[in-house]
Amino acid sequence: MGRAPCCDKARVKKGPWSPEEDAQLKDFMDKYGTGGNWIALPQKAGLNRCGKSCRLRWLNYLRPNIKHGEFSDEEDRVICNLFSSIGSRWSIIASHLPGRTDNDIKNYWNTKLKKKFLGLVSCNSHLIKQQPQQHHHQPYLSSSCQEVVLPAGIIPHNSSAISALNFVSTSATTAASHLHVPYHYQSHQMERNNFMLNFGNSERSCSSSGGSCTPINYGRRDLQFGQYEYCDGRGFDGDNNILINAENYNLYGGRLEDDSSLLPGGGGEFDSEELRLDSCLVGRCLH
DNA sequence: AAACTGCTCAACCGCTTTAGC
DNA sequence: GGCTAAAGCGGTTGAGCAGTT
Repeated sequence: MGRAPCCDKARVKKGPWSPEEDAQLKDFMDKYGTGGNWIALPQKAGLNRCGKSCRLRWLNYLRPNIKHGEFSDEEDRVICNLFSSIGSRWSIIASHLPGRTDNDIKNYWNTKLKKKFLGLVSCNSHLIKQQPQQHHHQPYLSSSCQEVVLPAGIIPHNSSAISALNFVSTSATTAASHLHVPYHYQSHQMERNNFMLNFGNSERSCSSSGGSCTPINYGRRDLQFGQYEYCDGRGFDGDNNILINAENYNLYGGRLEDDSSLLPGGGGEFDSEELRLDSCLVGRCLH
């Protein structure tokens, strides 16, 4: 037995909304709101439409403060940041962009933004293969690498994000002052997706509530974490790895599971502490 | 001018989640 | 805890438009 339809589809109007229908719905919503029931709304409002259709029309087009038109660079950056960290959770992404709807963002990503950033990756791909051998205690910075930066310096953590982005590049290295990336989640995802990570010159910075800034140096532990554990000893030499350099972003909370030795001071939880990474490398083995 | 192609985006479909009982 | 209906959500579709041949 199939699912009961939400309305009598044969009797309700489908397709584009007319200005009269828009006015009718808007007028009703202004006066009464949804009344907690979208299914019953069309009848009350005198609309020959499915309740779901009314809801969609209201949310995506008629409700107040909807922003239409071009997306700004800042909005682009936010979308890429979030997509690379949470994937196609459009409603969540939309919640970070006031006035934008999930539908808008989804369409924008699928038609424009994805191509834009994938194009950048392909343009910069030659840079990726030119990373010189470097001493592993140092951050892997180079002038050429400056152009190959994951949006906001965060790590794709699901397959859809990775396949779609495949390391999108942007010149925005200073963005992402407040990323919320659970530490333990990163490490697990990297293992699953064969990512590498190296933190260099990390330090703990002021928490959002204020307080002193205590530097932390991860030293060799970074190497275990990034290179040897997850990349089979290949190193960041450009042979098989994409290197991505991100600067000045913050991680909040989380903890490293299963290997507390990686933590400065022997382990434990970061909880609400804010970690500031002065430089960070993220890469992916291509084999 | 007509046919074709590619792009955009509003709207739909159907699955999942949530809320109420 | 189980059931049901509604709401939420993300993938997909297709009409309309612009640009190209």
